[in-house]
Amino acid sequence: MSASTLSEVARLAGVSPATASRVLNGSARTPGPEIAERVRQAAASLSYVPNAQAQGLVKSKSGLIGLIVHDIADPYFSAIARGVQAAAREQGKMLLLATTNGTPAEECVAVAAFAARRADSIVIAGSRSIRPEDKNSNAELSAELDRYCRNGGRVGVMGHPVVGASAHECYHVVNVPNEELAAELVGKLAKIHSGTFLILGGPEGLLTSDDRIRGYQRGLKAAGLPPAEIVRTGFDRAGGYDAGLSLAKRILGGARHRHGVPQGAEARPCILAVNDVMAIGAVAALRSEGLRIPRDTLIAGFDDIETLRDFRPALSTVHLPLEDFGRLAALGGTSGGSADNEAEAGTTPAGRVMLRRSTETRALSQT
Amino acid sequence: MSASTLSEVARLAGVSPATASRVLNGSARTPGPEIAERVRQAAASLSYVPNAQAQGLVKSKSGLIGLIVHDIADPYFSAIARGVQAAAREQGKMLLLATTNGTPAEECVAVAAFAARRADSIVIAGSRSIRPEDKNSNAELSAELDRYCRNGGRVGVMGHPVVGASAHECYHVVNVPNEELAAELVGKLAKIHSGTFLILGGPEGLLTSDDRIRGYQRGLKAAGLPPAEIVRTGFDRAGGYDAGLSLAKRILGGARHRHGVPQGAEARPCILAVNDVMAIGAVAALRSEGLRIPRDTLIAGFDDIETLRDFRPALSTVHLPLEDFGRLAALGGTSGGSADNEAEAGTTPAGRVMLRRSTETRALSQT
DNA sequence: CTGTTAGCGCTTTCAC
DNA sequence: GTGAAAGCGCTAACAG
Repeated sequence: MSASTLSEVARLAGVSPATASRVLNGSARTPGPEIAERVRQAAASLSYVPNAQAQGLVKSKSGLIGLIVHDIADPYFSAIARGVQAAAREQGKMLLLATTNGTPAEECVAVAAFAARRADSIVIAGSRSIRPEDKNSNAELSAELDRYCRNGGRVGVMGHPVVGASAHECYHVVNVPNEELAAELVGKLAKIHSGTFLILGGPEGLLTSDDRIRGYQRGLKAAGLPPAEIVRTGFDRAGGYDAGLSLAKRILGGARHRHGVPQGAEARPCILAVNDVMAIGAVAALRSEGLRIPRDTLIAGFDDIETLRDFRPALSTVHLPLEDFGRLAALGGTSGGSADNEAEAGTTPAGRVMLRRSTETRALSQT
Repeated sequence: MSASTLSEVARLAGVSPATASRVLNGSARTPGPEIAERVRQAAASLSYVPNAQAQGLVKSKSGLIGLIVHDIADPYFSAIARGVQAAAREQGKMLLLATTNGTPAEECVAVAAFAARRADSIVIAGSRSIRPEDKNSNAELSAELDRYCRNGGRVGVMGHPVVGASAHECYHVVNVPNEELAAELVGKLAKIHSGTFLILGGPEGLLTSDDRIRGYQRGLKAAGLPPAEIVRTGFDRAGGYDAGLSLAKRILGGARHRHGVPQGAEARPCILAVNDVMAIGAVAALRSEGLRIPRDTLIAGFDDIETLRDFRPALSTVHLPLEDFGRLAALGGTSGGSADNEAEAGTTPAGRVMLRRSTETRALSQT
């Protein structure tokens, strides 16, 4: 017992499939006022559900928008996904989701799959990577994307253009001012913190991580401070934890000549993590080694992940309107509201530095 | 410049479209060894991408699996989504995502949309609701789902059967032992806590919430304790926060005759939240009112959300293998691995009670 | 093993 | 305003 078709509905209503189509799904030609009712009744009685695949086939578009993320369970990506989903709903489209673990190779197959499904547009949320080992995959990815674009697809990218892409006109990259905001964060921190800074970064070649690191260093320079040491680790909580463990040893070691714990502002470093989850991981590790935040170490993250908002000490970070980014990437140039949105990049919602407890320098006591 | 078609490839290779189809996409008949190469080359040179819509149309299946969640940015759902995504990948399918804010009405349109797209199966992750105002929507939802099933669709549901569904054979509900685990949690808590218990619940009629509440009460009874008072609020962080605010007043008020803060085990209630995010919200509110956990109030959650793992004090909760649940719901009876998985419900991965710092009764000091 | 012939379910000129 | 016919891109019988 398969789903009923348009022709069946038409037959039941005693009209041609063409007419049935016209009333059930919009058309330029408005069908007869009372014949329409007959069709609608027939459709209802047969509980007719139009076959989107067939519709898509003839119109050669699918009403699908594809989203590519590293990991949907990562709060950073799920926030973006929410925005993309909202945009999709506004346009009456559905969301196709692909996860890639951040590897360009898997991104490539995702794009191919989306292209095969004739997705109307695709959004790439994950950070681009230019690590040498990803070179080939990146080339394939950009080739796949360019082809998709040439065939009429639109692609929205967050943060960075796709490496090696050439069909620029159909890419819409939403600008994420990582470097500027990172610099700004450090600028504010430098005013209240007199000790050293230390950067907790992701693997080299991860563009988002690199941008933020560059911003941190730039901010330091602007404040008249020397560049900070960079500790490289995984771009996730686990990476932050691992790094936190070694850092704890260093901090404790460097202060061993005192009471086993460093004291005074001079001995207390400020860790600049390139994202919130790494910062949280580091905090967990530092604590497990007996250190306290912000007493023994200051720390700041990046992203302002919502689920982490009740974390204590409250994490200093850079708030990013992730959901809006997602919406923007999905909407692309499609925005038909206000007439003049020439300065596309200009309209992107900015982030905001949030200084909170984890970088408070006055309170030397408490957790 | 549109995408190239199979016929174009065939023509370029000098073969019939049928043959081209046979080599490019699997078929029973193995095509000629060297003619195959010609086709493959032609396909490559035209950068041919098969049209999944056309394929789906003729095979009347789409390779799509639909997932319905309340909110993809909620860590509970994003964990499930990861599991469903993994299952989809294993089966070579793609994931269609719909969000509904938990309203049966929107679930209904999502199901219709999935049906229209001829999704091979659909997974409903959100809690079912039997609130009176949802009655009509529920009826429509189950009608829509039953129709989808009758047309050959499979549906996986988490936790509870869809209210009013009748085509039972094509539903696969993955059993979430909410009540049992809730009772178990309380059982363990009752052994170490001698004060009162208080339940922080969601709106009445939300099945997941109701189950957990019932479990809590059952556990209390089993421990020889009276039923706990139930505070109803929203099933999310905001709900927890609001309730926490009023609870704080009560707790402080009840102890005002002492030092402004309750002291001793007797005065300290244990809050049983029906999920982690509510518990976290409540903790935030209690803290903002100057109360400390677990010194002044014990609290436990439910779900064991990963992103909350570094929260301090560590939250006592019930660990649920959310990702596995998602996988199971998506795989349904499709599992072809081991021969005898008769006791389907029996194989579902169980949850586990996790007693942590937030319900520690010995430490009366510290945050 | 390959090519020919029908459609899958729907939309859309084009006549009526 | 309505119907007839052609075809979207692909696969699945059939023949050859």
